[in-house]
Amino acid sequence: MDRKQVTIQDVAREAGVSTATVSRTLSKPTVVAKPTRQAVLRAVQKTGYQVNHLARNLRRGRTGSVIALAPNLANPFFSQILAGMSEVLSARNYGLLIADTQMGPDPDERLRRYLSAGAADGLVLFDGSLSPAALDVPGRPPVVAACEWLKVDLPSIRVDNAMGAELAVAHLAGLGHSRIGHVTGPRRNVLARTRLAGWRDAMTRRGLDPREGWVFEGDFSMDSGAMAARRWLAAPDRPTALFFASDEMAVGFLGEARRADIRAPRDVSVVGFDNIEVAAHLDPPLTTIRQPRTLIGQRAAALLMDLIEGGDGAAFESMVEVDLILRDSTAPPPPPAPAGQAPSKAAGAA
Amino acid sequence: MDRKQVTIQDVAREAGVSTATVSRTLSKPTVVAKPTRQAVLRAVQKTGYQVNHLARNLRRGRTGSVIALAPNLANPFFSQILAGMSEVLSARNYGLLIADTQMGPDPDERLRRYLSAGAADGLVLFDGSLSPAALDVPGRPPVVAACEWLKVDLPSIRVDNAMGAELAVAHLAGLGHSRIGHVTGPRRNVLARTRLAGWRDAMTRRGLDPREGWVFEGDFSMDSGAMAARRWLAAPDRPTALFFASDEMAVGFLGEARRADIRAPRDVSVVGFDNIEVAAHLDPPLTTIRQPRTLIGQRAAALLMDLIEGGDGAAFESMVEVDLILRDSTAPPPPPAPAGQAPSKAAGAA
DNA sequence: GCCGATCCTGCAAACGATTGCAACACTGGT
DNA sequence: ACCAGTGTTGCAATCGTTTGCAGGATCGGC
Repeated sequence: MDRKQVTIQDVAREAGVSTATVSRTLSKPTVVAKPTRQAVLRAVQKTGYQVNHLARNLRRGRTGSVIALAPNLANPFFSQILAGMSEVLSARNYGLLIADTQMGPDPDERLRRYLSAGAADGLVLFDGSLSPAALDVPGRPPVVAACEWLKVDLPSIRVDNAMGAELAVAHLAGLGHSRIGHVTGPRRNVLARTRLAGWRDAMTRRGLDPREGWVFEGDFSMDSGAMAARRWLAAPDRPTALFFASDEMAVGFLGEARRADIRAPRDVSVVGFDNIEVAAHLDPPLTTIRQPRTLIGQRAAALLMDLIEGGDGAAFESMVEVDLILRDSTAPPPPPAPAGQAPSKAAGAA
Repeated sequence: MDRKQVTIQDVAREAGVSTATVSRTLSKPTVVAKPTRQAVLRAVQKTGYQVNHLARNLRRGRTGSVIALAPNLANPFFSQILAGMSEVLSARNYGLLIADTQMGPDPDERLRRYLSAGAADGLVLFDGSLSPAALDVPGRPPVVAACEWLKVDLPSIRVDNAMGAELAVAHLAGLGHSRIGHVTGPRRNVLARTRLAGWRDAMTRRGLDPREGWVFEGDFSMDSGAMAARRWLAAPDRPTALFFASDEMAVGFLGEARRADIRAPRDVSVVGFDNIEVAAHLDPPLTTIRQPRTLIGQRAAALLMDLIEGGDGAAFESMVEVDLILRDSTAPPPPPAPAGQAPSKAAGAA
């Protein structure tokens, strides 16, 4: 009925104590005597009191929430990370605000706003394209970077992209492939760059040729994977195996390749990156590098919590490992075709 | 350098005016005289003042953010919806908090906490399993329901699930199928129920038999789709076409079916629901019912904004349409096999 | 019966902004 | 010269909670 808010005053009056006591009963119950405490709790029950977070936060000088800044919320890649964050945050009674950097006109300006007082107690950055300069705000809250980032040294969570590339190449080379190509992410993206560099290193380390003609540029999307398929098909001495910087691209590739009657692993071996859910349900199930996305979210959140609560940032930089999930999209390379001819449908009976 | 916050007082002192004037300059610039305004702005520049949102919000009695409550954040289905919400919210300078209902021990208790004063200015509910009773909080902020919901009548955004089922069945029936099965979502889920009911209606409307043996229970996940495939394979007079309550399940089905050398649309026609990104890149590309997820998010956010800002809830209930995306996973039914035998590999030349 | 220690509680000052009200200074019309 | 009206500014209360400080009660040891 009462449209009006029930305040701590009402509870105090009801219980016959001061507001201070009510407040203490609620936040540190041990310091108040048992009978008083019970009286207060009864009054709380009776009045249906709920603390007003705004007032509490103003007084405490914290907002009780952190912001996750992602370049594109629609990308399902983030949803699992956010779930991981949410898990550790809500266990600590923190809220999770999410924001998309690429939306307004000026991403840096937005960042600066989020950094300003009272917006949040901390930030996690997933967008590697923000300018480090925007972080220069006098009293800014702690920030952790959760993407490879070149210049700035912030507390960070990194995933071992180089090792991912190494694992993929090692697997393919172990199968007997020597012409191993790479389909990259967007050129500007740091993740993409690290994976590309990782591929190059892994190749040269084995005495294999990281030929320029074997890298196909993509942008992580399925569509770009399909495009890569068309370019791969047209390539003169096409690789017998491909390492993709994202599962999405591998999916796009497989779908498109199939239309040209190219099958994995019969005609080409493919390794993805991420282990998105659909990877296991494809035909063939996709061999891929798994990034523990939930873990990334958890780690990032935990690190931020630590920083917020005055931690010295002991785990200033933390690297999360990746691993190879073996499925059926890879196999030894097909025997070399007679001439420059692509293997055609006529392969079965003769 | 200054670790301390710059407050409105500092600006007032610097500009030689009162705090009231500074506040007004910032929030309604028109009421303050031009020279004063400029002096204040200069002072703001000089001091690097940023409003403290906590204080502002306390005074204004709003938090400036809304909560989206989803049953499972890791589900990429929500990411696009959230992106849609974020878009309209940030245009209005509102923040978006996300929370997972299924995490703590008591979802209803959590809901009640979010409803309490100062947590947020409004909520969007995506979880149909919350108990309506939990909404009974005296001064609770506006809530919009973004999932079918039986009992409660809240302002809501609904998607036309019945029509989705109708479209799917119409399409399959039009192709000549009469044994059309359905793979459901979780039994408790209202979306799932509506789609099931829609399938039944659409079948009977056409004089087709909505046979109980043709409905396979799933839970929206790919795994459950794969399970459905196994059950479908074992069924005595299996349907020649299947309508899935989610694309994920269709994907799982297709992947598993393929292992038994069953292909769509040659051996079975399948229609999904959602139009997730991968649907277009499958082999075959999946015919499906598209739900405009971004639009759902936008609508929900817009409606909530309206409610928050004292709107009368003119668009109290809004229904978003779905449509059929025609791709290649459907075709006329195969000619009936000689005896109860399933069609085998030997189908090509004879 | 006195003294310090311990425990509990209340007073009142923050936290930093917004805003109703009133004061003041003009303007222009009569 | 007066008055109503308009435009601009400052005073001070207010939002609801937390918390430093100090005072009163109680206790145990001597």
